[in-house]
Amino acid sequence: MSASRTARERVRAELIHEITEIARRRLATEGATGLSLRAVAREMGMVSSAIYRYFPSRDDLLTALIIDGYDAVGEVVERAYAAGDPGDHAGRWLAVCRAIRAWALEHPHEYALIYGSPVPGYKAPEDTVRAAVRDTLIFARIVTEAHEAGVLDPPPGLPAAPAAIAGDLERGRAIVQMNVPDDIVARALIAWAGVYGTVSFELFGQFENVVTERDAYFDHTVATLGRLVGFTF
Amino acid sequence: MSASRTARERVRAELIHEITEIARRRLATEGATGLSLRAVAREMGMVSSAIYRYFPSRDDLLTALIIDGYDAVGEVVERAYAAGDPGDHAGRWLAVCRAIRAWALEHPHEYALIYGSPVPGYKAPEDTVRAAVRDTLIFARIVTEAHEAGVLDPPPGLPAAPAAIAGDLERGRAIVQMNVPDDIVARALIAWAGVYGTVSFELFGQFENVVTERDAYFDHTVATLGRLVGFTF
DNA sequence: TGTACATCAGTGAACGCGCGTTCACTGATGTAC
DNA sequence: TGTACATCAGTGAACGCGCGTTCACTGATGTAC
Repeated sequence: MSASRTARERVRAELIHEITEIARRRLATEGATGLSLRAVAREMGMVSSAIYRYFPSRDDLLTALIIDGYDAVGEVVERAYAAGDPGDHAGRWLAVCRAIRAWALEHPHEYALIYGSPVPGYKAPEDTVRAAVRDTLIFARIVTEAHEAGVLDPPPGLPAAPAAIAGDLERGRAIVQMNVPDDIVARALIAWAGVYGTVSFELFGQFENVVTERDAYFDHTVATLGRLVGFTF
Repeated sequence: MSASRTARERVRAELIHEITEIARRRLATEGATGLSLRAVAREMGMVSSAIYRYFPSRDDLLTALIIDGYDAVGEVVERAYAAGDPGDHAGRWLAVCRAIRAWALEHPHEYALIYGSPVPGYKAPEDTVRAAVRDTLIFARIVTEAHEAGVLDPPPGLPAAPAAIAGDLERGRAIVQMNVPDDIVARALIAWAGVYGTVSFELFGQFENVVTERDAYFDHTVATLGRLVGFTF
């Protein structure tokens, strides 16, 4: 009977969910390298070998966590986008950046897992790369919409994108459907890396003894980088 | 006799150096979390407990590596600065950024150790913070010299630094002796984080399937961020 | 509806491994008279 | 210069720990006739 089959499958899905949930929580205290199947099993009240019914290896559990992490960022970003005023492109840019930072501050280890140094010995499969694009799509959409509305107005005197990276820009444009000129694609990429770089610096301790007014500083960074792309605040 | 005392001390210093050297090499293959005193001892041809004559614990060895890492970046940056034309401030800015990236690409795990996600369970002592300022000092000097030469010419229409971060900027200015206006201090900070953010993105895999012309892309990023500060290329 | 069989979840023991750290010890090197 | 003592470097065994993964197994749940 298919109803009963889904009954078992439902339990299975729930347990998988519970395992990743516990693993995520342990991540927060132990970090990615300290994540152990045995510890997760213990917390589940299972014997360690039982975990292997759900994840064939530790790396597969890590992969699940990474994909979940990207999805969580993607969701947060999509929500921030959706909550914004469609006409206020700069406002959306700011809101999305703030959303990323807020999520990162709430989930530092998950953030570190996906944007920090790679876990030694772990090789990320292709699935994780695909999941990584969700937030970037929103970034691209905001820029594209602002461009199409004709309100992008970057300051004069910024360097033009060099010919060498034209191919990269073209490919990037295709992946995230960003229908704006080369210079803007390049600067969006620069701003994007700058935003994540700033979040990482804050999270990984580089602002210790340097920046204390973190909210204000972050907003200022986002505004400045946003100007590069052409948003006006 | 003091000569013989220094003889023993010299051997000691050499061994400490050899230990950190081996540890650094193991870092490159195992990552920071995989660094083990026993493995280092094995490679030294020593029994594992002998290491404790030189480093009281694993964390102390890590600390030594972190300080060495910051020093290595500092040295590379100082060299790039010294090699530049004193009148060509933008050129020095570019050279210094390139030097950081080159070092990072050559020593990815050491870079990750100091600029990546924190090592779980390891608490960085104050010494490491002090060592971290060396490269920043050079950044500050380049900006200050350009400002004093009167050649900083940032594009118009960039946001002014908000009042909230004035205190941070003042303190930062004092630490790195950066005698330039608030707006420029703030933008130097933003550019600085952007440069490291870009290097981290490249190293930690975020540019996979996105940016392939990495040299050209990096130069373009550095030029664009440099324009924020007021360098002209 | 009832029975025979197949699938699946979870158990418990085991393999083989590496780790950080402590401790009592042996020799060698350095110091003081 | 020679001897008695103190300091130091390195040894080897041990403690107690946790890890990933495999495997033969017991029951329970689901499927087919």
